[in-house]
Amino acid sequence: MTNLATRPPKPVVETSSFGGGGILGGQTATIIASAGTQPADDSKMAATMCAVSCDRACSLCPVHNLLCGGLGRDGGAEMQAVPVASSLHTIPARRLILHPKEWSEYVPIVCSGWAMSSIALPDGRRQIISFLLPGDIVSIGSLIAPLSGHAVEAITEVTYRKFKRDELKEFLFARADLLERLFKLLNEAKTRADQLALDLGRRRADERIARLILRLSEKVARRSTVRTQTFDFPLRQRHIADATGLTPVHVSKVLGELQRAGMVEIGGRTLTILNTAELQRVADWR
Amino acid sequence: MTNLATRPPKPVVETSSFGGGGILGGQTATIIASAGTQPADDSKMAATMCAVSCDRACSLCPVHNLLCGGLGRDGGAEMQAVPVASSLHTIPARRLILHPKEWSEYVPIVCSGWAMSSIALPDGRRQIISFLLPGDIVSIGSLIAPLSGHAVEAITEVTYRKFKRDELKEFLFARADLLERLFKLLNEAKTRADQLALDLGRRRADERIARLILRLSEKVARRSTVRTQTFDFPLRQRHIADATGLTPVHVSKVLGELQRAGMVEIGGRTLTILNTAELQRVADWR
DNA sequence: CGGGCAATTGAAATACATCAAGGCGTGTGG
DNA sequence: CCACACGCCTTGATGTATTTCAATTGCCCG
Repeated sequence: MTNLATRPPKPVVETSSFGGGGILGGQTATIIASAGTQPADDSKMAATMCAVSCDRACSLCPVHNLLCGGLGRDGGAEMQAVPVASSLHTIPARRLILHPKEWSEYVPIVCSGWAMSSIALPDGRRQIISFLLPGDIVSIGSLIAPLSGHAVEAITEVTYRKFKRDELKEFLFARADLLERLFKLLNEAKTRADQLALDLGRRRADERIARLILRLSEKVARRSTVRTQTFDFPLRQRHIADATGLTPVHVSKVLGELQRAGMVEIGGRTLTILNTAELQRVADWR
Repeated sequence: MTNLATRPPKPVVETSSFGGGGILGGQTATIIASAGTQPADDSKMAATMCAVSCDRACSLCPVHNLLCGGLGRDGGAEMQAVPVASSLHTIPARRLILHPKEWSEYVPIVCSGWAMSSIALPDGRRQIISFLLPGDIVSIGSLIAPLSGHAVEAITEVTYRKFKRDELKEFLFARADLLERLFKLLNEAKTRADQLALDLGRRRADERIARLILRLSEKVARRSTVRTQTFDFPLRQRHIADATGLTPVHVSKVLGELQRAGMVEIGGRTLTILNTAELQRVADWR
């Protein structure tokens, strides 16, 4: 039987600016965002690891497409620096990136690590709306409405970049094509939310869990150049439960079945899809 | 025991242009949309009843705010005609307004009646994402992405106005303030979808049903000048089931309890909230 | 070494689904 | 105009998926 009980790697916290006050303070480096000249120039950057994976992710990052590679991108790697100030932050696992009640004037974008966006009820029940991976904007709508009651929490250690809402907004609203892309992004988020509602309302536990695994698998694959059946999987079963509307106990049982049936294997902090076809069948995929 | 078994009024179909081909054909009146000069000038209009309720709804219609009352609205009733051609359609209950596979070049807006927007699985299971009342845009995102797999179906007889996507889009993208309002609308839709996910994933049947009733009550109230505890309620229990992720049978049982407990009464095609406080308590409201 | 979180497992409880039968209102066709 | 079929709602009996409760283990961390 595989072991699900290993914890994520110990986060090596370097700087954390949240919790010490919402306003841009503490040891954070304020820089001008510029698109990396494609992967592979790891060193040179002042920041640590996070910057590296941020760079890697940049080429797939929606913000990269939206901001960095926005206009003059026909020829190839020609990119523009974005005239929007941003600051880089690092936060340990399990800490809040965005408080549900906080009226932040910043729009955070994940650079490395996993985070989640959820809505909670006063009595503790909660629903995870989406998992955030490098390149994901924390609530696209937060550009307009400062907050929608979502709590955004780090799952692993997370580095993220905070853009000032007003500046970013001004920049975006000045360019019609970027604006349309932004609109499209928001619309995709809405579509995913609708699909989530369908899953939660009309699918059984095994379907929901299998679908979550497949969705995450695709999401991870989209950000890496190589397509592999094994990928980083830092979620606790509690996260799966909150994402699928189930109980941790039940998640454990269903996940156990999936593993015993030889479809997936979860070990340490990775997940391997062993039998894609079967898993897709269970998931009623597409 | 109250009677739930009465049917909605027999629809008097006048013109229906869907089903006879997606392209603007049949007996439809193409006109230029202009805002009514506030309620109470019922006659004069060439069209039938539908136009009347459309006029009434106009002052609350998001499109009205978005398009008609868009720019010069400070003084009061001063409004502009919208330079976007549209055509008025009437469709009987239970018919599709938008096919999930259809790549329509029109954006429909409900003028009178109730409709619903849902996603369906091949095996018949389906989830209603939202109910559409007069003034509602059928999928705001449809301005950008032609379709998101939603089926839009008339619940009662419905009249709606079809705007040509390209023209409407061009008009909207030319005005930054309208665009922002549109953005806000889409964001609100996303927020509602998230809330729906929370409800479906984390609330029990009675909560879900009570919440649906309260939400609909507010939605109806928002479009009428007088606030009353009794309102038009053309939904079959099957709709409630598909909106709450339950079975019609179970909806019947829970609804029966709510009625026996004296919280609501459903008779004919109306719903009355008898005990708001209790209903809100069951619904875990706000 | 002790405490706490995560996962597993089994037994019992419960919320909801499924199945089946009956009533009622409405539309339809003879 | 009646008979009948059909859709909708109700109700009870039964089945099942999922939750709740509880006990146990392993692991990480202080």
